Amino acid sequence: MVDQRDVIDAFRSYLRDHNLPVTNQRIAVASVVLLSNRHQTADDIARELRARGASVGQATVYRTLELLVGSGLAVERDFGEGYKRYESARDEPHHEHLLCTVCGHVTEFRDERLDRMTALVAETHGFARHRHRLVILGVCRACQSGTTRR
Amino acid sequence: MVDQRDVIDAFRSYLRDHNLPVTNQRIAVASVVLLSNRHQTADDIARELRARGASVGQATVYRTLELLVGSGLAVERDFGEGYKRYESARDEPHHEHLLCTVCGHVTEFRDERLDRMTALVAETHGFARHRHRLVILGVCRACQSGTTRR
DNA sequence: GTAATTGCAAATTCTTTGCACATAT
DNA sequence: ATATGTGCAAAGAATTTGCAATTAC
Repeated sequence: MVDQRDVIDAFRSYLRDHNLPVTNQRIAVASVVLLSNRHQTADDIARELRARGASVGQATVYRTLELLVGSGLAVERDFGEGYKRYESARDEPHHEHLLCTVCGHVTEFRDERLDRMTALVAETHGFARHRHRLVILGVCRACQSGTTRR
Repeated sequence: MVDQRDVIDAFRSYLRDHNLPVTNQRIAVASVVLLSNRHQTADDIARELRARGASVGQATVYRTLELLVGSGLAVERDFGEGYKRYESARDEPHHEHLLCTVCGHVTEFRDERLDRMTALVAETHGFARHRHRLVILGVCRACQSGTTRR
């Protein structure tokens, strides 16, 4: 699915390079976030860890997520749902998201025109652009056909 | 600036049509939101009302914002800042936003290509598109030149 | 007059933080 | 050994809600 334990090792290296202890909790959280292609909430992650029998306190989940984002191995997303989601960075370039308003499923897509377009618009308005965010809200195929997942 | 009291009257009509009392608080909140072209937070609105000597409880501010959004006269925005913003709908069509990450200033722009592009992408992924949201994050002209406003 | 609103304070939801105990190096 | 992490519970921030007092119609 994803390039196996490599990402976890990358996190281990990151921790060592920053003189931060490699704890079981950190590796457990990293595994859930980095070895998945889903866009999970802090709660999703805590629940998944509990299901795996490796419960981690939610404070630790949040603190580890901060490290993962800081390392560049994970990315934080805010789709305006009232909470944040986290996804593995997977060396992938910037991409946009389709969010199903029924089941919460997220699909990704990439469109280079957006990069150019937003850069141009920003310039027109005198803005120094950092980045942009596009979310398309709708109903996914599964939910349209009644086969709601999740 | 905006088409004067008309919008407020429209809100009065909305309230009457729904058998909802036209209270001073509701009109006060509506005035702050509808007669401005800014993207204000609930707190901005409460503060502005206090400054005008017409303090309104924050619960009432939130409850009135819900009515304003429900009436279609105001629009709710979530730029991922951790709180929501509200702007007057002003009969304007869908538009996108540039958000200054330094001062929080918001500028609007419209680009029809986005409508087509997002519709096409959604279709490609089997999504029934409702709407989309694009935010360009950067630093506005004023903040770049050190003339930070707000 | 009566039903609906208002404002306060308490409750909620997501996230962060303080601190005694536990753990990695 | 010792600095750092962990978990719990309390604290925060934005928003919502219950309820007695108040107001619109």
